[in-house]
Amino acid sequence: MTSPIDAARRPRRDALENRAGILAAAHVALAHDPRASVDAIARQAGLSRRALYGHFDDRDALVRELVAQGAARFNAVAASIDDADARVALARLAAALWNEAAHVQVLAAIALDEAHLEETATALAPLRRAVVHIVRDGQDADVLRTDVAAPTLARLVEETARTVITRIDASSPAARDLAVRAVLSIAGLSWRQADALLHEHPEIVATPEAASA
Amino acid sequence: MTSPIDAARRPRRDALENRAGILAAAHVALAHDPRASVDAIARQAGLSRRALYGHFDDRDALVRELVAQGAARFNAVAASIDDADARVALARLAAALWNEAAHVQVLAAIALDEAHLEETATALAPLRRAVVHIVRDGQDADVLRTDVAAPTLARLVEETARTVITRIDASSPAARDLAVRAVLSIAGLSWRQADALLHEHPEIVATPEAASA
DNA sequence: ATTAACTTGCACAGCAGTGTGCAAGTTATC
DNA sequence: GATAACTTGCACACTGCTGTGCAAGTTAAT
Repeated sequence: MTSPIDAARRPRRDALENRAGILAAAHVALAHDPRASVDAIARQAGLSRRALYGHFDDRDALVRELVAQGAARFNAVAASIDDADARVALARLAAALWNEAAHVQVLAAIALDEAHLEETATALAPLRRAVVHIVRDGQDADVLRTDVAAPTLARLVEETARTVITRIDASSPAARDLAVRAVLSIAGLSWRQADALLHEHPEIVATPEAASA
Repeated sequence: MTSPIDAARRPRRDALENRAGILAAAHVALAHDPRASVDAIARQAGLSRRALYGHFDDRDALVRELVAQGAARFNAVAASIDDADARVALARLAAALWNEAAHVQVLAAIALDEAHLEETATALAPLRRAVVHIVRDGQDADVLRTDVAAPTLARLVEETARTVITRIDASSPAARDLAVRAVLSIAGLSWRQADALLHEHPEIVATPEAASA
C-alpha cells in the first residue's frame, strides 16, 4: 500500500474512459461543426457539461488536445514515407492521409478558427517539411512540375489533399483513389501518367482488407 | 410635382450611398471573417449599428444581398465563356474567376455557414451547370481526363479553383497564372501540356492593363 | 464498509451578440 | 424655410455561450 500522506488514490477507471469519451465526442462534434458548444460535446459523450469541466480546464484545452492527437498521427504518417521516387512518395502520402480522413477533417475544421491557426501550423510543421522535401526531390529528378516554385507546389499539394479529403464524399471506396489522382495531377502528371503509375504500384490504392488478406 | 397624398418623398441620395457603403464594408469585413458582427460592419462603413438596421431588416438580409451580388457576377462570367476547346474554356473560366477573387472569397466564406449553404448553392447553380457542360464536352472530345465521372470532375475543378483563389496569396501577378495551371492540371493535363496551351493562348493570362494597351 | 473520486443539477456572473423603441439632432430635398 | 428622411446614442429585452461554486448523489477503489 502507498503511504497515506502522498497517496492521492489513483484516478478511477471510469473517469479515464469518460475523458477518452469526451475526446471522441469532440472529434465527432467538431468535425461536423468546428464551433460546437461545450454542452453539445458533453451531451454527445453522455456526460453533463459540468463533468466535462472536471476533465479539461476549458474549451481551449480540449481543442488543443485534439490538435495534438491529430498532429501526432499525421507526423507519424509523414515519417513513414520513404520512397525514392517522389511521385510514388506523394501518392503513398495521399493514400495514407486518406486513411486518416476523420482526423484531417477535425484538424482542418479547427484550423479555420483564427484562434488556433498558429497552433495547428506548428503542430503540422513536420508534415509540411516532409511534403516540401518530397517536392524538392521530385523537381530535382525532373519527375514533378518545375513551373511552380517548390514551396508553392508543396502548399498546392497540401491544399489539394485537404480539399479532396474533406470536401468530397470520403465514404465511397473510390474516394481514396480520387485523392491520390488529384494530388498526382496537381503535382504535374497527366491523368494517364498518374494512371500508369498507380498500375505499376497497385498496393498504394489497395484497400486495407485486401492488403491484410 | 407629385400629389401630396401618395407623394412619399424619394429616398435621399446620401442614404443610397450609405446603403452601398454598408455592402462594400460587409464585403471587406465578411471576406476577412465570415461571422463579423453587425457592429463591426457598420463601423467599417462609418455608420452606427442602429443606422444599418434602417437599411437592412437584419443581418441575414444583408448577407443575402451580398450573395446575390456575387452570384450575378459569377454567372455573367460563366455565360461569357464560349470556347470550343474545353481546355481553353476551363483556362479562361479560371482566369476570369480570378479577376473576381474578392467576390469569390466572400461567397466562399459565407458558404461555410450552414445557414446559407443551400442559398449559395442555388445562386451559383448556373455557374455549376456551365462547368459540368465544359467538362462533358472535354471528355467527349477526349481532351480532358476520363478516369473520373463528369459530375465529380466538375466538382473537383470547382473546388480547385476556389481553393487556389481563396487560399493562395492572390495579390501577386503570378497568382492568376497559378490558378489557371492548377485547374488545367486537375482536369488531367500534364504541366507541360498546360504550359503549351497557355503559350498558344497568351491572352488568357494577360494582365488587364496589357490587354487594354 | 469506508473513503475519495466522480457526476449531476442548479444557480450564478459574465460576455458578446442581435434586434427594437425612442428622443434628439442633422441634412438633403421640396 | 419647412419637412420628411436620415443618423445617432442610449436603453432595453433576449439568446446562447463560457466558466465557477456548491450541495447532493452515485460509484469505483481500498
